[in-house]
Amino acid sequence: MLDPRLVRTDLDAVAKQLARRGFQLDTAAFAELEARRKAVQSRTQELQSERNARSKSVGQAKARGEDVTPLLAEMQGFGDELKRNEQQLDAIQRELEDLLLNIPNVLDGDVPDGASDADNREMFRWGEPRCFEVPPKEHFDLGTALGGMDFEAAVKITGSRFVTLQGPLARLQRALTQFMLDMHTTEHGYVEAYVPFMVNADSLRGTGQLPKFETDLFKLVRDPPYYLIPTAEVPVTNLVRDEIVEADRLPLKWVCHTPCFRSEAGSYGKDVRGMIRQHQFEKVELVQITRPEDSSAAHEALTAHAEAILKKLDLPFRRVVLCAGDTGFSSAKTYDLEVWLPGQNAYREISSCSNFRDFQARRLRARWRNPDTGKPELAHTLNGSGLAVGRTLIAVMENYQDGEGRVVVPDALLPYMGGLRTIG
RNA sequence: GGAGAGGUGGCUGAGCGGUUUAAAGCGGCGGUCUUGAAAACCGUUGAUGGGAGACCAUCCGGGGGUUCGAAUCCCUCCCUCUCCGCCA
Repeated sequence: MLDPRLVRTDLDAVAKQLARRGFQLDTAAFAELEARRKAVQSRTQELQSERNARSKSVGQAKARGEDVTPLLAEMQGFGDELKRNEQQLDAIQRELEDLLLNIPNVLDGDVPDGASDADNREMFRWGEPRCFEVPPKEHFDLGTALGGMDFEAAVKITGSRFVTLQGPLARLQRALTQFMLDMHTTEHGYVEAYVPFMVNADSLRGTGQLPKFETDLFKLVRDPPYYLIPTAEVPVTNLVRDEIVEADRLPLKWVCHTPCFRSEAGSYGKDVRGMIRQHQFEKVELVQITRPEDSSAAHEALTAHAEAILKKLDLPFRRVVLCAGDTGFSSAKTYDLEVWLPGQNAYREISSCSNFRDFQARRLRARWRNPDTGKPELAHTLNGSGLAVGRTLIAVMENYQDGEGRVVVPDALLPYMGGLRTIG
């Protein structure tokens, strides 16, 4: 959520900022609603003040043993007007809140203009894509031929956009997970977290998935509803919801491995084959909570932590900065890491690292105590995939295929594979 | 699932219809003392919203109600703890 005070006082400038993303802020409607809020709020508070004063004098008169019936008679009908105003104010504030919750974050100044992913700007490439003597296969062809990667079984068990893994490929996915967790905890200073895979609506509102993106989520039939997490970002970032963190504890750095569940509504026909786009996938997530002045540096560091995994696995990748139109709702600036997939002959997203500034923190009421002022102030939140494990599995399979249908285990994963050097 | 006890400021915890505008302690901040620090002592210290400001309003788990007036009474939901039962 944006700072309501900022939106109020600098409406046109905010609208101009948001237009970069293609978001149309109805400034006239907002200004009108805000004017009504102000009028009704002043009137309501006036009435409340009067009620408090009169009630107090009733109490005092009673204490002196005086007859209070004339005082009470004077207040006939007073409560009705107050109640009307309070209800009106409540409705207006709800409307304002609804409006504010649906406004995306303002972008950092260095986010490039652009409308879609076609306008994202490549910053650099790392690693040389291998030359293959025979055309490299896609992971699903490799996996089904090797055995152990079975999409049909998943369709039978559940439906489309799921997969089953068995044997060495299942182990390879676990090895990748362990490797990532070990790197981030021992070399990058993250604390490992285990969290619920179902969350309540408040948590999703806090990180920005609700109210706008409910159709992307799996909702459980229950009252009140729970939702399957679309990313560990939700439960982990919500660790600081309604908290005031002491300054000396910052930055908070968590790494967390969870399954992620996404309905993929609206992605019909996209990446229908293979493991690229599934309803359920494994991800290792990095989350940081920082002081406001530290978040830009933390964003660079966190992205480098995700890149370190790709480098250790010797997987070619590139970093792109998302353009204005492609940056997510809650994010002020996002880097995507795209890994080279020889089978697709393309770079594909494997990590997304975002700085949310105080946008999530305001929704979460996630604060820290600033020692300079002694006051609680909004913290900054960041997160990034470190990495999407399912897609890393794909990348390893495609980049490490030997041309004869086998997959060589990357050196970095050997300690996790129980001596297995080749799959197939 | 059964029985009981509770949810109050950063934390502990008192208050159970009207001098509570939420006591007290801890912690934090400032000061005295000290070469420095600790201890001791003195002072100070909740959050959110509105207002240029003096100030005003709201907040005692969430929502609703009773009342001139609710942290306090009523309804409802959520959560925590203790005992019993069941269970990976």
